[in-house]
This record gives sequence, C-alpha cells and structure tokens, in this order.
Amino acid sequence: MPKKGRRRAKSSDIGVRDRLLDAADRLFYREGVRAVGIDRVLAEADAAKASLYQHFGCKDQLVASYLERKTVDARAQIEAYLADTPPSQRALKFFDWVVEWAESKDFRGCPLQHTVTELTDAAHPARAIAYGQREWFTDRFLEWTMAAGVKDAKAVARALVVLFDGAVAGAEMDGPQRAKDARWMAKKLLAG
Amino acid sequence: MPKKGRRRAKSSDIGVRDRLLDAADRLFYREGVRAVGIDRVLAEADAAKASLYQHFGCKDQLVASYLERKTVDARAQIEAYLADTPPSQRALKFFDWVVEWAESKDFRGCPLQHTVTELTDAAHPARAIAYGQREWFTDRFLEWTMAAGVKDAKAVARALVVLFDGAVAGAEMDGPQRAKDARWMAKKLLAG
DNA sequence: TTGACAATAGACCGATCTGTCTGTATTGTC
DNA sequence: GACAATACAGACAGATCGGTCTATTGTCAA
Repeated sequence: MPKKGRRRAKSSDIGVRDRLLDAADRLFYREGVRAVGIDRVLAEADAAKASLYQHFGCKDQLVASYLERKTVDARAQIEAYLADTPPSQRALKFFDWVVEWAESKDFRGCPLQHTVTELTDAAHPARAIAYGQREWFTDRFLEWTMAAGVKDAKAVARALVVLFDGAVAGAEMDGPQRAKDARWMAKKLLAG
Repeated sequence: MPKKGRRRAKSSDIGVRDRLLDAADRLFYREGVRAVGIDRVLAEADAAKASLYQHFGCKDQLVASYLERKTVDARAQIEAYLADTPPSQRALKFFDWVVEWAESKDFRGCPLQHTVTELTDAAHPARAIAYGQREWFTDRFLEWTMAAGVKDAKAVARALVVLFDGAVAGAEMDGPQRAKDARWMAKKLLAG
C-alpha cells in the first residue's frame, strides 16, 4: 500500500509538498526570496497556508528546501550532460553547459550567489545548503582538471571556479555573452 | 557664507543628507537593501524621517543615491590606486586592488551584483546606476588591455571582466582566496 | 525680535509580512 | 458508517513596512 490516505480533485496529481516547492522555485528564483511572500507562493501553488506550515514549519525552511531540491537537480543535470564526455574533456564541456544555462529563457543568475546575497544571516538554513553545493562544485572541478592531465591542476581548478562564478554573475548583469567569454578563457587555460 | 542656516548638537558636523547616506551605506551593503528598513537607517543616522523624505523622496531613491555615491567613490579609489602604475601594467595591478578589497574586513561582495539580485524590477532607479558602473568597468578593462599591447585585446578585456566578477562573487561565498585565484589567472592571461 | 528655514520627534495610516488557529471537505482504512 | 489523515479556506494576530503629517526646536539673517 502507498504511504497514507488523501486525495485531491484539482491541480493534477502531484502532492502539495511538491506543488509548493514548484511554486517556490518559480517565484523565489525569478524575483528573490525576500521579495516574494508566503501568500504569493500559496496562490501560485494553489495550496493552503496550513499545508505549507505542516510540511516546512516556517518560510526559512521552505527556502532551504527549495534550494536543496534545486541543487540536487542541478547535480543530476550536470552529470547527465557530461556522461558521454570523456573525463579529460569534461572541464571544458562543463562550460558548454554554463553557456546553455545562461542562454536559457528563464536564466536569472546563480541561486547560490543569490542565497548568500539575500540571506545575510550566517545561521540561515539555506546557507548550509549553498555551501554544500559549493563544495560539490570545487570537488568536481578538481576531478575534471586532474583527469585533463593539466599541470598545476589544483590552481587551474580554482581558476575554473572563478570563471564559473564570473560567467553566471556576469551573465546575470550583462547577458549570456559573459558565459561565452568564460568558456573562451577556460579553453585557453586548459589548452596551455 | 555657507549654504543655509541650521545647526545641530550631536553627531559631529556633517549634514543630514550625508549622515543618511553613510548609514544607508553601512546597513544596505552589510545586510542588503531589502533586509534593512527605513527605521533602521534613521536610527543609525540619528536623523528624522522627514529629513529622509525631504532629501530623497522615497526609499528606492535613497537606495539609488547610496549606490551612486558608492560607485563614484569606487572609481576615484581605483583611479588613485592605479595612478602610479604605467598604463601597460594597470590591468594586472587592478587585480591587486581586488585582492585587497576582498581581504578587507567589511567586504561582502559587489554592490552591483547585489543590486541586480535584490532589485529584480527592471525599472528600479538603482539599476540604471548599476549598469552605468558596469559600462565604466568594461571600458576601463578594454583601455587597460589595449595599453598592455596584448593581442586579441577585446577578447582579453571581456575575459578580465569575467575574472573580476568571479573574484568578487567567489570571495563573497568562499573567502578572499578566490580573488587571488583570479589574479593568478589574469597574470597568466596577460602574459601569453 | 522676528520670520524663514532646516531639522527633530513621533503619532498615525494602510498595506503587507510571517505565523496561528478554527472549521470544513475529501479520502482511504477499518 | 466511523475514524484518522490530509488538505483546503480564510479569519485573525502581531510585527513591520514605506510613507504622510503635525508639532516643536534651534539657527541664521534681517
């Protein structure tokens, strides 16, 4: 038997929790977590207030959960994107992914950067999620540069992190060309 | 004779307008413009509400004025920092300035990035200020790379913008090492 | 001394925010 | 049919928000 009872008529058949996270994702990413109130999320999710507080306890936790799901999805997406690329080529190929992301219609910068910018309280639960994802990125970059066999792999990996951050921050302000600029430079760096 | 009458006992002798901007600078930069309310600024500036609305009209305009003063100050500071450096060396020297900035006690990222992240309304007056300062940066980078005599100067200039954005965004999340990583890479790029 | 002016203090307004609470409808299981 | 679980609808509370307004104080110039 499935988990428990329940059933709903409206809004297709995903649970409230997922509907809330979907709505939070759309609104928080597009407009910022501080600019969007609980009521907006509820309306967008077509959910009741009690459901939100039942599942998440408070808004901060909803934000953290939204960010966590976003990071988990991003990892999976990146890994799938790179799956067919030989390890030695992945560092550069990753920047193709960044370019595609920056060119996508709804691109509005990096959720991790937004989190650190908007939620200045160091104890905010979303910050821990953000830092965890940062670690994943730095680990991957090191892995990819090692596989590429470049010399000074650690320094190159750190430089690629800077290029990645600059690509998304720059693309948020100036448009997707910044991501291409980053790719151009990454190629140069990995070649020599 | 000076401007007009007035006089105050407390808080030294700068005008209310400047006190308000100073307070706004401290609070907005440290905690974010959406996280800090008018009342916090007034308390920090030891000023009256009417003074704020007399000088700035609304909060959005205070934010824009705060950002404008910050960008004007930054330009002056950077130009002074580079004044003794021959033009051909300025591109790299600029990243020394970035490292010092990222290592400074109160560093909390780039106000321009914060503005674009926090104020998602494209019509917000602070956005125009931010875009103006972005142009100044891109113009300077092109000027410096041309003076450095590197080939492909335009592409290099764009890459340096990415490195700059990555330096400050990365330093905000991970610490000042990111700025050093950016400098390391800028040196490499400008050498070859 | 008087009047203009700049600034202060703070009450007040309506809107919005997060969060709580009550009550009701629907569903699956016994 | 009874019951528990889940979700919905929405009133409500308390705080805070940006912004307006009145009243008062202190300073300069005439």
